[in-house]
Amino acid sequence: MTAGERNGADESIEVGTPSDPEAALARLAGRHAVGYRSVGVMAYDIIREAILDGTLPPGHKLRQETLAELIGVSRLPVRSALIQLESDGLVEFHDRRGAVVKSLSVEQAREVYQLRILLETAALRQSMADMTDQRLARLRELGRTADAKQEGGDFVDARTAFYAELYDAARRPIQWELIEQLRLKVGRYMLGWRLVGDDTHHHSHDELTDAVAAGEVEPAVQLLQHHLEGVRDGVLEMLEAESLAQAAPARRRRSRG
Amino acid sequence: MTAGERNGADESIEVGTPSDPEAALARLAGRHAVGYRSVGVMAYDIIREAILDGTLPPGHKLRQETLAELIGVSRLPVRSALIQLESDGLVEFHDRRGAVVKSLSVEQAREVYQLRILLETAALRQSMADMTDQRLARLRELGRTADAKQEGGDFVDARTAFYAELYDAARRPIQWELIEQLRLKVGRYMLGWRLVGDDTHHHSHDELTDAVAAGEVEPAVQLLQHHLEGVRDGVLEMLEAESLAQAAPARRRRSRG
DNA sequence: AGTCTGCATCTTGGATCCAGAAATCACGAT
DNA sequence: ATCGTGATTTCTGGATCCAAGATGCAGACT
Repeated sequence: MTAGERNGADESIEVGTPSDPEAALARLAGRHAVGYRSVGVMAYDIIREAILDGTLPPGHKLRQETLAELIGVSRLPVRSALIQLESDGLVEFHDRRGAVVKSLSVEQAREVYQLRILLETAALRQSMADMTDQRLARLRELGRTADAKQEGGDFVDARTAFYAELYDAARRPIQWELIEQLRLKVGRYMLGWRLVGDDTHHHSHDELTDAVAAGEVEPAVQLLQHHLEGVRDGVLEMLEAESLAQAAPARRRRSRG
Repeated sequence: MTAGERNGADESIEVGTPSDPEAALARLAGRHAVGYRSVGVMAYDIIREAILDGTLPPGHKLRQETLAELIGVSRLPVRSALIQLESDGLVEFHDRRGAVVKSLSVEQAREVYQLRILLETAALRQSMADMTDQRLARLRELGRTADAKQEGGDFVDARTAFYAELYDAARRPIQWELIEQLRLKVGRYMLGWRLVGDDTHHHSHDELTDAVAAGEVEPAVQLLQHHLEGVRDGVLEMLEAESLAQAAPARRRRSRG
């Protein structure tokens, strides 16, 4: 109860930074303020979401004090959250120097997609061997939702729900856990993917559902693989552009004009 | 056979201390006592090792206070360690009631080995496509060491080093990370595996190295897969025996969901 | 006599406080 | 003027303290 009351009402703490991650984070904190059993997991959810939706960009330094103030809790649950996020591979601890948002290198992204293709095509094969009408129906619904939402906060969530059903996550919890870990690593770049990707993917989930419904294993696997490769290429493009952008602006503060 | 001395019957049914896990833990704590930068990671290492070598059996209740005293630190780094271990899948938190050592079900073990076969055969294929003489030499050495050590505390470590080299872990860090996660889940049961496994595996690492050196991909993959399946069967046997032992003296005590 | 409810105790989870280390800034020397 | 060195300041990591929730037992009521 005490935790939910600080809704971060005045986010005017440090207004002035260009992207204002603090204001956005305070807004996130407000949305998550109520209905949590422990503030530790609340802090975890807030920071996690902030990283995944780009509010806290890769490389951003995560000061415990600031985060604690913005979320409205003590530094301790923030530390817990950061430790969890480190295990998730989203943040990185520097020995006595605090934590930063982990950024993904091009090689890492390539490896992630290689692994996703390996794990997800295997999951699809296994899942299709055991398909039921009920799951197909749910799949259609979820696929339609996923295809419809091409942007927004629940963009990733819709896809996650679709693939969870597609891979029959309930029957292979560990495999799904691994897949989710991998998706988490690239989730932050998925938002930008649509911007550079063309429109050929707009109905991919529906097409995939068709192949699954028809029981055609190899075509379905091919569809999935091509889809993942397409997303991968988009993410890679974005990453390369980002790394170029980071290399260029070596602006000194004291540079004379 | 130091590892398998307990007959497994009275092991960890309740909080009852079969052979004083506290004393063993204190010994572990002594070994780890010096040379750590932060006590949080020390606590993590100690508890992790205690779980993996069976000192803290599955189902064991982990009281923060006790652990803190045994390790010789405050409860806070213990909490940090437990949070990390939860992310590793080794312990499980029950909302306001503390943490317990997670136990592995037969289904979970089966899934773990299914995934290990998938990921590790893929890693082997990729690694063999890029083999060098230096790595082969290191591999021979590590394989010999692994085959030699059939017991003891560094039993698992020797194998880990061998497979890290075999899969060229340095070039595929994420894939190796996933493999390590999976190996971690079954590591606690690997110690007992040798007891039920026959002696046909005694030179498996050396044989595997031979196939790798010869550049014969499919035979090497087959060797690896068979090896993993053999270990899997041993672990499954052990798990089934253990679950039977647990089923018999059913001390029901308000089990929770 | 059995069961439900209320109280006491234990244990986790959170906050505040303290110490150690690292980065920064200022001052001095070259 | 620039670089190196030392002091200050800031921030992380740890310990102790406090509150909230859950469990278990005991007593009372049906």
